[in-house]
Amino acid sequence: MESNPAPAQEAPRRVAHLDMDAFYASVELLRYPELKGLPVVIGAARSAGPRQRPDGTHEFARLRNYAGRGVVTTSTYEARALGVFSAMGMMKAAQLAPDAIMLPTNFPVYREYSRRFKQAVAAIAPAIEDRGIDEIYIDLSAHAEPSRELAQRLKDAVRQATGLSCSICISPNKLLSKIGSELDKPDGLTLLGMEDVPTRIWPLPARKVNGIGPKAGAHLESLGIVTVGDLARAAPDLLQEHFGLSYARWLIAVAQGIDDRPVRTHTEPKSISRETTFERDLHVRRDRSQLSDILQRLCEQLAADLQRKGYEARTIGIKLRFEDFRTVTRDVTLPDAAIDGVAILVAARICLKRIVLDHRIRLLGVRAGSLAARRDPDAGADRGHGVQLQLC
DNA sequence: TCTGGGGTCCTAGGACCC
DNA sequence: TCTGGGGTCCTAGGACCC
Repeated sequence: MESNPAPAQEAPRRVAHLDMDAFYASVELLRYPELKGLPVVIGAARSAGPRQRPDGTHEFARLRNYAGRGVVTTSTYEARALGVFSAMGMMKAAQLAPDAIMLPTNFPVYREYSRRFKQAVAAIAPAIEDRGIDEIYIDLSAHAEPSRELAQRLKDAVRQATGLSCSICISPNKLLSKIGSELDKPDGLTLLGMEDVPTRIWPLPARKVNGIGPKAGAHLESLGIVTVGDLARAAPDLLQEHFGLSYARWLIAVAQGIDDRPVRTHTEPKSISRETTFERDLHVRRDRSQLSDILQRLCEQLAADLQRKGYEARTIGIKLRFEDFRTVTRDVTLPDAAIDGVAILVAARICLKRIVLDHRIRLLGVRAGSLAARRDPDAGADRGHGVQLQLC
């Protein structure tokens, strides 16, 4: 296998990645400034928000009092210093930082701040790719302003609109900007060019590359490839042998900082889903009525999501996770698109019948795929981009 | 100390049609 | 009677990301 040819001689692009710093936690600090400087953990707590005392101050729950199956969604930098990071089980976090303040997630508020920061950026640079609630790519190729001034202006606008800091990197592509926005966090401003790849990217762990996850990272490490520089020096044949042709080609390009993906300003959703993990594992027969109720509720929620977003679904699927964490999915494609909760429930039951239920169940989910815009004219009022969503 | 919820993309096999 | 490819759709699982 040959290495990639030299990059095409086109006008260099300018792409920014903008990432809000510890987003959910920072929003909570705006609401509860008395928590500034303390370890705070935001988690999927099912109860236990702060209680207001008669004198107006708040009483916060401590992590040591947590019991449940939630994971850490975000933590403040003080909590991270104690070893508490995103996706860690809350019970484990409680071991590490029992005195940390615990707050439940409050997505409506985060979505509102998300809308505000994206709108502030859009007023300066409208070519935005949404990458979730707290980060975006921005295509700045059409702008004339020098990168440092432009980046600073974007950061100032975000702070003005939200009171929050963000980290931003401007580089020739999404790959480098995504890596670069982390290099100077929090409140970072990083500029990278292709000439910086050997000095600034090669020393980093390969895992820092968006798209090299836990599995590929461990596999690379087993081959003695730890840093991006190791990857750049690796034999193409070795990579192809272990990862297949297409992933190997991608790894080789990535190690050189090459990435041609465009900034996508408009995308249509491919699927919409709802799932829930139970507080305790449910028995298929003994907890039958409870399971049935949950399935019906998930189908109704999914139907409402479809209605609100203006889609109909021709594929309905279910997802089931057993007590041993084994996950199975089944889906069915319907002759006519499903639009209401009853149709979704009927399809979900067809899927469910095809699974052997011989263990307790910890999670149940329902998914709608093969989406198409709904034909009835009164549906789908808010389809499209979140920037237009109304406040709270 | 068992591991959330919402997504995207890729792979691979089988059905089915030409 | 046996043996083709190519293309598309459907399904299941898994890696990865926020």
